[in-house]
Amino acid sequence: MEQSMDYGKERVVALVDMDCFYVQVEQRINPELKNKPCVVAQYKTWKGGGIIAVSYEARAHGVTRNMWADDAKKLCPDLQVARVRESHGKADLTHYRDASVEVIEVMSRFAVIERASIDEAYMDLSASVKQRLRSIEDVQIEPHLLTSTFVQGYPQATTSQDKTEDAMLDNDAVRLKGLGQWLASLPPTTQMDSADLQLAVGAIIVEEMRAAVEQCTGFQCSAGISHNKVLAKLACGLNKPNRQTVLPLSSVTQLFSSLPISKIRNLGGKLGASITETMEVENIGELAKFTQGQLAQHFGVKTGQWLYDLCRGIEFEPVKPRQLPKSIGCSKNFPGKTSLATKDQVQHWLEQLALELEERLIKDRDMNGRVAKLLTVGVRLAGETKPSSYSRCCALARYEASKISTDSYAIIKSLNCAGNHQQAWSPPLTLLHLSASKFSDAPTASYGGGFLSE
DNA sequence: TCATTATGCCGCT
DNA sequence: TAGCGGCAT
Ligand SMILES: Nc1ncnc2c1ncn2[C@H]1C[C@H](O)[C@@H](COP(=O)(O)OP(=O)(O)OP(=O)(O)O)O1
Ligand SMILES: [Mg+2]
Ligand SMILES: [Mg+2]
Repeated sequence: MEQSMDYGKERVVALVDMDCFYVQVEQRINPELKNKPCVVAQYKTWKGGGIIAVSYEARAHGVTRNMWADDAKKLCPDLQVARVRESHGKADLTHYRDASVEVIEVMSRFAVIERASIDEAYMDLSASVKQRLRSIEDVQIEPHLLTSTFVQGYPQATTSQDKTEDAMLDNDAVRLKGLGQWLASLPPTTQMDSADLQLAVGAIIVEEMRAAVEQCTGFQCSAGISHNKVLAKLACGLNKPNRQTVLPLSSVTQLFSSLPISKIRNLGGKLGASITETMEVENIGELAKFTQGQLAQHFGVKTGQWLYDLCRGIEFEPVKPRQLPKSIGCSKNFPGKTSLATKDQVQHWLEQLALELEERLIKDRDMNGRVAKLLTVGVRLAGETKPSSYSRCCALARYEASKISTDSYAIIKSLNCAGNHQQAWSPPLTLLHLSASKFSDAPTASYGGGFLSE
């Protein structure tokens, strides 16, 4: 019964993440790129462009994101390089945003989803699982329903001889052995409150969802299925690409005993580093030896409680029912010698950004029936290292590029220290960023210009 | 020549 | 609320 559901196992949560997403988008556009070492790079003139997505074939040669394409070619001479489209003098991510919408629309047929990034979404499958369990007639769940599923922690290798024997089998044979072991350990499907049984049914639903995504879009993906968002995200990465991983809570202790803190979502930065330094621990599981009070003392009550639960595999962040982005933005860097040092240059690039923003806002209004009310302008000044050194906002009343750009110029004008009569802009700008947010429902098409009455 | 780019969400004050 | 900073893809 629900009231006896084990603590931390109340929900079934999945995270689906597309495999080398921008590469797959380019490969669908140009099928000659399929099954080859391939990257997506933006821009060309500087060292062949910066790589932002890498096929698994290219990864095998050591090619990574953030590498310059010219450098990647040295590691992999046969590397295929697809280019991000350029519009208004800047990178244009439209193809990938559109592909993302295709994927999310398929996933939304199966569950309420949270768009977590351009290529991944969380879903809370708890209700669907319970419904599905009621309709299952077989007493046991058959492995053929879970053909791309790994179960973390299985097969349970107890002796070093077990491990040696598993190493003799091919990858899929080990997967199947583990899956079979785990399924055999589950109670009959009438035992609907079993947390692991619920994970198994969640995994069936996700198998079906991923098959539908591939059939409808041609794109492959991976997934994690567990009891919360952090575990689902972690599980998703364990058997990429084109596979999904169930992470039962009972497998967390062993997994966490050697899992670097930085592998946990939100702990990949300064907080994670400070945990390692202050508590003198490397792995997330080691945090279980501290009391809530100790963790709260060092990291604050909220973060302390989050860590206390998390190192035991427990987390409660809800899956938010949200398919659409909450902001629409565009930005461009002007590094080194290309920094913007005249008023005309600043105006020109604000116009280019405003043109892209206008196009995307109009499409968003037409597709989603909403309008943004706030315009934020951000800049970085030459010499600054932070991503944005200054930001100001103003009302966004009209979807009109010329107004967006002049308003943007007006609210950053005061940053220019050069004389009023000069053409110069100083200090030079190395980043411009425009973003629209605070969405409301769009006015309907009926006449809305009446005064005090409609 | 120095150049990791273009995004997007959330918490703190 | 505005603006900043952190963390992420
Ligand atoms: N730092 C970045 N800068 C720009 N674009 C990025 C960055 N990180 C990721 N992207 C884009 C390109 C990716 O194809 C897409 C999804 O990111 P991500 O899921 O982390 O990797 P991926 O989908 O390319 O490979 P994987 O199979 O490992 O998931 O988002
Ligand atoms: Mg991905
Ligand atoms: Mg991703």
